[in-house]
Amino acid sequence: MKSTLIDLTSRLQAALIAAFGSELAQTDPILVPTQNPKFGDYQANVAMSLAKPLRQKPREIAVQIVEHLDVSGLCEPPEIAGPGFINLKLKTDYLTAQLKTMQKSDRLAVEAVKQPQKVIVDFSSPNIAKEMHVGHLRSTIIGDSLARTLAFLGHDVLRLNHVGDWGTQFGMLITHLRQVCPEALTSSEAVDLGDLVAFYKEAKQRFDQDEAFKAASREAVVELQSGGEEALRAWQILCEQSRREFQKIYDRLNIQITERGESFYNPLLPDVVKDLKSLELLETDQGAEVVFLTGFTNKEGNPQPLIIQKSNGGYNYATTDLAAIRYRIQRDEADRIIYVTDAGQANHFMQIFQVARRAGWLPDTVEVVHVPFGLVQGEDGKKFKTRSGETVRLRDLLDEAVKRARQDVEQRIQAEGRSETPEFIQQVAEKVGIGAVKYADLSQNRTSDYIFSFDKMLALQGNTAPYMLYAYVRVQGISRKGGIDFSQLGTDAPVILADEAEFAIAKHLLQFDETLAAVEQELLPNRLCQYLFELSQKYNQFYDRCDVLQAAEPQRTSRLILCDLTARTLKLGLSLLGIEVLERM
RNA sequence: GGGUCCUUAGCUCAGUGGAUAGAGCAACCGCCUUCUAAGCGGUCGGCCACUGGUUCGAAUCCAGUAGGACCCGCCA
Repeated sequence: MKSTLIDLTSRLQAALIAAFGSELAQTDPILVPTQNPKFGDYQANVAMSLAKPLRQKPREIAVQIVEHLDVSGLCEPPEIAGPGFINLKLKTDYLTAQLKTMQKSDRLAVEAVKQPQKVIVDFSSPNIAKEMHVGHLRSTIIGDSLARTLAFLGHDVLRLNHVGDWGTQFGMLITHLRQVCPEALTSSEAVDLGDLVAFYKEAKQRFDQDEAFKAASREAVVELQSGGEEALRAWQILCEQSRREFQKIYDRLNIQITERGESFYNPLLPDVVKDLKSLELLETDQGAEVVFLTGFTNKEGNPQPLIIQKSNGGYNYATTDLAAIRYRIQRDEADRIIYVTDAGQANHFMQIFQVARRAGWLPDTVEVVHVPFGLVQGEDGKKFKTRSGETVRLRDLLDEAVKRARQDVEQRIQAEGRSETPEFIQQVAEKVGIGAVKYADLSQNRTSDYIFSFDKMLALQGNTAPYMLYAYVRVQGISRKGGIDFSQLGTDAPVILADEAEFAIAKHLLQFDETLAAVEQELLPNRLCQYLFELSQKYNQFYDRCDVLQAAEPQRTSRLILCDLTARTLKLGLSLLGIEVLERM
């Protein structure tokens, strides 16, 4: 099915050429949905912008465009309003035909992209030997949602977990464990991740205070990097253990991701240094090998260096990230690489991208993009922490959300005098709780800091997961009550639009593909959230105003089709956010 | 010193160079004999931080100012 926006845009472009010649072939007709229904459904704003170059009055330009415009299959006759707006109102026949096409399609007639790309989404990326915390939440669910959306649109998506599985912290940890808990280094059963986190904190403290310990730790890093068997074995055990814990979280969040940690790039690091050197980008500064950056200056006003190799010969994350870019472009053949990390790393990525570009590793045909997100804050506006000031563990946060969701469901069931099995209650609580956490995060523009509030995300009204899940449940309620199998609704049965609420839903349903295209471009999942919220609102209005099961045929079947399309759009849209629907709640 | 981002209703936030800037929450007023009221309708609420500029048109683009968050050589 052709997207309405794309179809109308190309028709407007044709009209521009027909009216004013081929020099306007590249002119954007500036077609946007109207904000006020009295102006129709779409408006083209191009006439005003052409007034100066064409030296004509905008309204006259609009008249000429409309004279050459063929939209008779889609729209009522175009109207020119105000200074030169071209207002387009979709024909009812067009709306119903499009809806029928959606109904027959197993993907709601959303076309796959014409030029699929190899896209890498780098997200989540927790650190080994540390617990996943609220800071990993945003990267994980935003990255997952983007990956799902791009894959649905037909791209070849590789989801990579760039876990922090290498570096000085392991020297520290191994040294400490050798002294206080050697069994942790020989068996992954000996301690759990919680213990490891405690050991890590102790090790860090010693590292900062104890010179001898610091030296021993550095020794251990060297041991590890040179492939010392015992150190390597210890490292593997630590990784395995962390991995098991991470997997529990990923299972619970329903996240699929391929682990390819920093250590993966270790063998490639010497070549990064070597090649930068032969390109004469590398310079020695205060004992370290650095690339001086353009556009970044230090406090003295001199060009700022990016450290590629430390004075002790070790590498740091810039080196790893450069190696990763090369690998992803050369070996993975990525066309687009998306990094979902916090906004604080914006500088870092600009620097990495600059060096990769200057080294010729990053051609213009490849798009690298940092997708930043803001901090998670508590309701006091400060960094999100527990009452005792600790970082909030992700598993505790998810437990809490589910617990609150369960209390809510139980209360409601009691109030309504229903009787439900414990399994049902548990399932609803889990899906509502996890869905609420995800939706609350995704529904905000990711670039701003995000105030975390259980009360708001689990609220039963407003732009929340429960609201949308409820709209979906309402549709399923109709199907149960009427014994309707939506998949068996006649494909020949007509869609009839009469009530204002029916028109509103119909038009909104047809904008699903435009919304997904916007997410693909802007990488902002909150656009999809906004769309789904509006769809839910429109459905609830429809539900309020229009009887479905009691309606007379053929209106009854027509309305059932609208219900079905709404439910399928909600289900698909929510799935692209990583949120599962419920049949009852 | 340099850089990035932010500032929109009491609160939390949307907002694509276009017509009268929108939601949700909170507050207040209504609507359940009828598909789950976790819903719907209504009222109230605005110097889009400020000052300029670009433009036929600016919350949106540019510059400056103020306030805030974050990053900037051997952590990631």
